[in-house]
Amino acid sequence: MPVVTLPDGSQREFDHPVTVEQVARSIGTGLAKAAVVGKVDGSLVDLSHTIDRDAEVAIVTGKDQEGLEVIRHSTAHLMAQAVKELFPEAQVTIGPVIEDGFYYDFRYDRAFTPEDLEKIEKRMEELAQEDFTIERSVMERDDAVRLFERMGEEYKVRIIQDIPSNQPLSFYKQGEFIDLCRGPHVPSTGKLKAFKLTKVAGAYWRGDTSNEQLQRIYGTAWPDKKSLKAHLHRIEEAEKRDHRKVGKKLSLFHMQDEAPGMVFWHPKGWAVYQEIEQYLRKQLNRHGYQEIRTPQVVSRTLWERSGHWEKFADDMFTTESEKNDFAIKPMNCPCHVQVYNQGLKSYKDLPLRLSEFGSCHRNEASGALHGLMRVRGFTQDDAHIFCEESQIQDEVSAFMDLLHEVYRDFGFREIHYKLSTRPEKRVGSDDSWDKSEKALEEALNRQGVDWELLPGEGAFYGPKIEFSLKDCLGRVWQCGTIQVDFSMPGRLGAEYVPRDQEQGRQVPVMLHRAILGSFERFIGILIEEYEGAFPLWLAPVQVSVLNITDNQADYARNIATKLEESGYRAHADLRNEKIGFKIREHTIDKVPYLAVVGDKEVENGQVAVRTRRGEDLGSMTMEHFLQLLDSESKRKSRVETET
RNA sequence: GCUGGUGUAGCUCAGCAGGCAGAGCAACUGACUUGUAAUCAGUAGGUCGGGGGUUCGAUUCCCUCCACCAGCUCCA
Repeated sequence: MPVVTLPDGSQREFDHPVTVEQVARSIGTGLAKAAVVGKVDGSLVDLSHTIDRDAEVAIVTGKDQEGLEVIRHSTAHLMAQAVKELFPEAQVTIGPVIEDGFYYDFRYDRAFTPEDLEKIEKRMEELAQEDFTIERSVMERDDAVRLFERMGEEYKVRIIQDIPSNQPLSFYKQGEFIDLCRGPHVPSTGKLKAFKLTKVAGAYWRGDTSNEQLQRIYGTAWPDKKSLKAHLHRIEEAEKRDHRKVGKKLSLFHMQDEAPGMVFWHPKGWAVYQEIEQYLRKQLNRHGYQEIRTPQVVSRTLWERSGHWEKFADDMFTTESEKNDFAIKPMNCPCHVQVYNQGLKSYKDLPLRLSEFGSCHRNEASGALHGLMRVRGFTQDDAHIFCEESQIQDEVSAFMDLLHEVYRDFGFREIHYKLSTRPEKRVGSDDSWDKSEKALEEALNRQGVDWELLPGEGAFYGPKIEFSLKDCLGRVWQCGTIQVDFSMPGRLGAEYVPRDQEQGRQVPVMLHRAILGSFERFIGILIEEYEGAFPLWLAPVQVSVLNITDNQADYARNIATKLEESGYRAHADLRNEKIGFKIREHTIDKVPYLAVVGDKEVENGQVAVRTRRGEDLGSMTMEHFLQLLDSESKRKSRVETET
């Protein structure tokens, strides 16, 4: 006789085994209606799951994250059912839940068109209306293989064969459609009320380019129509922040056919770029880095020695001169080792931190290019730290402190941390890998941040930490990184004299590190983060001075000059236009401050200040205005949390 | 690179079952000298992404190349 304990601690006793659904009904019909699945002793189960002994039970609805994911998963099945009905030749493969939705991969002899998606979505709505019961069953492996072979579902057969034989196989059936699935699922298709198919694209079977390409249909699903609408609206709003759109509107940069993946920076975009570069240069110098500059075009022989030629030859731009091959540098590290190699180094020189705003070119696959986020020509805020193995830990920690300081100045709060460890193909001893992986892990833990482990994803020469930021649509882009490298210094002949001379010359460890990653990508992220409304310290034009009539032209010019002399990017708009017109234009241009001057201001020696947010700060003296600007620009973009 | 989509004026976008290419904004000219998000009037602007083909005739149909967009793969 099961006693059911609910999340609030209350208990219900039943005199016979009950299903989760019956438990929900015993609590209330509203809850039973909203129920999606149940949670019994911590694991998610179908509502039809029978409870025959004491258990902790929670009813999960679409409002819970877990319930929402079940809805999305069930919607993926609904889509597969619709596809199989409309296109019986299509084969089903996998259909997982992803952030905000789901996808399902199909094998079909022709591409699905946008019109097909409409048809599929319509059929899904009909199938949901029919409210098919979704039934779970368990099958023996061999029976399952036979069943799916008979249905011609080759991919499902392969999937089943890859599941360890000791695991039970569960299946879900709705109408004529049956799919291998761990579950759980909503009890019937009628529970699926709000979904939309969003896009179709190719995707390789098992993510491997040497396999055939399947067709992936993406969709989103929500507990109700209102949430779906809100989600679609959010996306629409987010798309307005797209750095490619904003960059064009504000004339920050452009790109064109003749130079795919390369940026033409306009005066305004370059002003932002320069502000960032100069800010970073100051930070690096303060933290013990020495800036250098190395060549763009470097002989193939160096890339062969560094190991890059073998691995990345196709991805480098090459050129030739007097029968010698050269590569336009895809990275700065081999050149930095050359600088290190000049003059004999001692342990007293370590750690040696060499930084460079290094311009690099990589011939990225055409399909990978994406505005400023993924380009072929970019500049890294690169630096290499040469140190002894015992110094790795401290250097990594110091780097992370610096990185956090910089990210805070740009106002970033949400950083994704990933630790990538040794891949199968690698160089260096297991002992070194142990030590450096440990050092990175320890540094992450010292910072007290959540991080994700990516086993086997490290570079061939060492483990790495990646620091990623999100764009307006939630796509995650790697910006900062720190990588331990115990291969390249040795390959390129770097060495130092240790304290204990008996040991002979030693090879230093090299740490590759970047905070922004590439200026291009980072600025792309910034544009989307601020929606083009750069904080005062970064804004391309910080103050626009607007005169009301020609009478105040000289005064306005003087104000602009004064601002420039105080270190601000100011511009006087003296056009013969109505003040409302000028305010509108400069507000749309997202200029932080507008200084309006009419006869009154000239008379009192003041400026009337208005912000781009439409606040009227009233008339004030220049001294006052400059004070206001100074305190705001000094604050940068930091979000003050502690008071 | 792969799958699908897109490419028309400086920008945003109409149009075309094949028959001289359109709007709004911007630009230019003139008038207006203006007080916190658009003053009025006029003028000019396009090898319809490049190349090839079908056709009496192609921006429209077909082929091909390029670029961009979404996703996949890749990312030293």
